[in-house]
Amino acid sequence: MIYTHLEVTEVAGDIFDFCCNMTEEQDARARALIERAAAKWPLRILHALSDAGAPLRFSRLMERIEGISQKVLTQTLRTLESDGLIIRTLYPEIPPRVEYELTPLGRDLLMQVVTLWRWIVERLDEFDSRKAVKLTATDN
Amino acid sequence: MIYTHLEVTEVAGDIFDFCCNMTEEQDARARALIERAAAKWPLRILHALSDAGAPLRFSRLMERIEGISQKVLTQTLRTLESDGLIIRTLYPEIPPRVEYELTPLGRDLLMQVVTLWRWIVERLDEFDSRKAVKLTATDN
DNA sequence: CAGAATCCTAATAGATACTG
DNA sequence: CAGTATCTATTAGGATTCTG
Repeated sequence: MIYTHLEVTEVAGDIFDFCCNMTEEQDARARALIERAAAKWPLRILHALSDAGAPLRFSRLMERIEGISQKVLTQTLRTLESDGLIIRTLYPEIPPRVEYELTPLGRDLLMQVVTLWRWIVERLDEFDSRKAVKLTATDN
Repeated sequence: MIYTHLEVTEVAGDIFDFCCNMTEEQDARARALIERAAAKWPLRILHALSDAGAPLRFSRLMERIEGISQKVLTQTLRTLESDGLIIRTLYPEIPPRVEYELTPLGRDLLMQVVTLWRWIVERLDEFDSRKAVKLTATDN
């Protein structure tokens, strides 16, 4: 739909040649996955799980992820589980214990995202300099 | 805050060694940037601009990005501009003409995201297989 | 043409109370 | 402990109208 040149040539297909090798559906599903995983809370949860280096209980996650509500944490964990990025293990004890951990896929995905993350951090001043220019120009 | 081991060692600092070399603020700003750029509409807009291979007018963007409203397109373009990812050029003609194009930084960032995108597409079946397993297990 | 302004609805987040 | 249920508040988003 947004690809008006399905019979793409070199003219505009520079960094997006890969689009030609995927269906619209694959494209949309991958984008949806990025959208969900690269959002605020999912990113922090995946990060916290990787950071811990071990399975974490629900309450430990709540402590580590400052500002998240119990409801949103639950929701986000369910989504991450459904996307195959984390595993939820229930130990039917009393009181119950639930542990969350990254799946290999989740860990791999996070590594990819971290690469991007690092790339951005290394260029934060470039993003900033533009804002500074904009501000001074606006203030005139 | 979520890094309980600022004096990290090898134990948990595997893929996140880079965290030790950045401040909390850098970390948060980079995450916010990912969050904004990797969302639904920004991703599609950046993609459309790259795909076109040339500056696009407001109305051309509206056409190419199916489903977006004029208000949200305006908003998102403003955010992308403010983040230094696109440039807005107003030609004071009648009727007015406005063109949007990627900045070098925007193009570079998109390339990084596309790398991630492609990585996910190549593994879509892994994400899917987990869902399939989950569904069958739930149906019992 | 490229939006700004307005109004309105729908989706999300937060707070609180309750439960196996 | 790890949620669910419920209600409210905030926000994001869509539709429409208007303008330089």
